[in-house]
Amino acid sequence: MENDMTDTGSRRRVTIREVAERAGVSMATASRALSGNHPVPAATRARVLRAARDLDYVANAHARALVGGGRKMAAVVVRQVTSPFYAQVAEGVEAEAADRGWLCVVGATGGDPQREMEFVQLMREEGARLVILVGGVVEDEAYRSRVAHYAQALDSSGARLVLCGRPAPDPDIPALVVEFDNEAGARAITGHLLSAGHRRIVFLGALPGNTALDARVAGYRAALAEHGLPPAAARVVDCGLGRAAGLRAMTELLKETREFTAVVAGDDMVAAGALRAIADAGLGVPADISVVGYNDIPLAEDFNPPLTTVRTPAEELGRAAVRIALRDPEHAAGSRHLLGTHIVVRKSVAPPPTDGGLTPV
Amino acid sequence: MENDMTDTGSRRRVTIREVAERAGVSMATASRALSGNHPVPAATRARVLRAARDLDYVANAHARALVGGGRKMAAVVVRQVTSPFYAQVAEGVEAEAADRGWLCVVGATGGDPQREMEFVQLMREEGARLVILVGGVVEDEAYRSRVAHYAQALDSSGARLVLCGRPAPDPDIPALVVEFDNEAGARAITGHLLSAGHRRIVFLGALPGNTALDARVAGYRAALAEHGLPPAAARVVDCGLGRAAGLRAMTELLKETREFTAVVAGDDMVAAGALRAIADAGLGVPADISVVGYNDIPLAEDFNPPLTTVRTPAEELGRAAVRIALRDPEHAAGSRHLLGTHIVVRKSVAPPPTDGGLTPV
DNA sequence: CCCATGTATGAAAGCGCTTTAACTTCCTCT
DNA sequence: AGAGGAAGTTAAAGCGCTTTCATACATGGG
Repeated sequence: MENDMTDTGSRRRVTIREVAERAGVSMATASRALSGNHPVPAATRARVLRAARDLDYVANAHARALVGGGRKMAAVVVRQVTSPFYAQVAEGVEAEAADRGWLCVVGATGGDPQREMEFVQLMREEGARLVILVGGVVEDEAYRSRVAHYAQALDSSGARLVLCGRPAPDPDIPALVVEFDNEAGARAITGHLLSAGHRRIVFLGALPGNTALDARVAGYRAALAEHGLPPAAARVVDCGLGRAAGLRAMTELLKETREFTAVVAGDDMVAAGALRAIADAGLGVPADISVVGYNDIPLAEDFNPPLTTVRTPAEELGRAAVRIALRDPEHAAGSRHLLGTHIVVRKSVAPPPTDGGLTPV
Repeated sequence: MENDMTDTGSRRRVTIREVAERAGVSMATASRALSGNHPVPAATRARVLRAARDLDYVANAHARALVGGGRKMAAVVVRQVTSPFYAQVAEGVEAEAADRGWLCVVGATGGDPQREMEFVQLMREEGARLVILVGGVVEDEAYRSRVAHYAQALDSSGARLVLCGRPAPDPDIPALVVEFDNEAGARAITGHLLSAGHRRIVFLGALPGNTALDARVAGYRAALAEHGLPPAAARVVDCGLGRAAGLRAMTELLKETREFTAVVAGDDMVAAGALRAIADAGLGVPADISVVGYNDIPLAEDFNPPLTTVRTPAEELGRAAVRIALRDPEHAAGSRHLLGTHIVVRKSVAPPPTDGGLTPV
């Protein structure tokens, strides 16, 4: 090589023109050999590839995207990356994207619509072809107009919009919805508790307006009804999600009443908080109170006791979002896909205490 | 607007030329008003901004990057996004990047060097200016040459390389190392056990060659020595990381011997597995065996019992990586930064059983 | 033997943007 | 009053690449 002992820190990138020159061909031929967009005789191709390797040529993705009018890039937007559930979804998206040679960027909003909008805007600038918004929301007017805006904006940039676990405000909107069947999942896990003999079951961690949670609450109520309980038997605590919320709400609930023998948590993190609150109150799980969660995060089996919960294959959700959106683009837009879930039985459920409960009515 | 009722799905993006025309200025002026790279009178600026808004103009990041010769983008590469520790680091990087208006892309390698190389290559093409490789490795010849290659390649693309929790094979290599002081952390947590009276402590989850784990093992041995124990008192189980590994190794260890009263786990996930194995063996923590972890993942306090562990502020590690690399680029390259850690005391440590241990010698 | 066909290659246009260099006003200073 | 600037603006160059269009040369059927 000619620059053996010369300045190594040369900042200028090698361009395709230099590769072409070294290979003794035109830029056009070099481009074709390198990108494979057009057949090139094996001998020529080899010469070009050789030159590229010698020069440590690195294609400029921007130039490519600029002329190519886009690029293979997907974006996944979550509340926070450190939430186990979101992390799994993101991993699924990343994996499925990587499988097709796509780049995947993840954005964290911290639940702030402002940052969500900024990120979507950024993705438009970056030319992402797939934007996946993950996580339940409260479906208010602001949300509806936000999503309508995204859908229109992304569509006009030629990008596809996927909503995971959140609703499309309008069936005409060109967004694909992929989510778990929350109602069925909650119905099943509540049924599990009912089958064990529980009759006083509280739902901890509702978030009125949040469609995902609302569906779970609906499933919970449906299960109660199926087992012949009156609507009044339902007890729903609107404390929202997260370990801290579960801890606080459960602590308060226990102070207020003990007329229940089981709790259905809005998700596993709420269950984690509830478990701690119950232990702090000197009660045992499942001896005194049975607890079930939702999502089956990786550490759910390390809770105390191991948590019976609903497994929502989060990584599969991420993969499905990409797969469906890319499979049949035209047909997919505007459709809704429901993914199934199933119960994972561990140690946090037992029949209610035989003495009739903590504080018999 | 003129295209009120017309075809909405127009795929062509609005360009700066159209904005300029509508605002009645040249492209140059429009560009300056939009990007703010050059002062423009307020009145003109307002006119351009107005036009851009009316047209729903979205800048093309590729064109920008192409002419600008790069872009504000950082990449963070981890083994898997779903590991709580890596997720936190990634979140830190994302947050710090977002604070400066940088884009952050995350890549998952699954621990495969091949994929790591592909990803680094991809980042070169994408023009990332900062590549952060996270996570301990075994420092073999392959690793050394890989990193040397990255460093050289990225440097020649004008990008900075940061190694988090893994070594720079050669002090001359233009890579910045940012990591926790593993030795000190392990020494402290082992000291905690020793102070509680334990003398037979096993280290579970070593991974010979992995520099991060090796440092922890070294810290563990150092603590033992400090308390006057002979080198032979050390017992290190090389089972690697992860919950499954911890579960399996602990199960086997318990079958083989019970001549220990405490275990230092390689990380919290190993601790999780160990906890389960001990419970499965009918033993109590901390009554029979004390257990400590490493990293203080968010759910460590929900373990059974809540885990005493070493807090390694993972998000701060991510933030620090970005901050240091960007703060003083020239000076930073080639330097090494150690972040401090501290013990978080919970419920998984007690004095050793007074009956002299499980199986007194 | 010549034209249609196919294959290999190259010159040049142009993707959307930023920036340089040049030009025009309009002041201000001497 | 005219030189010297400052301020505002623009035309045009060019970032690195892909692709169209054109060209050049073989090949083979009529």
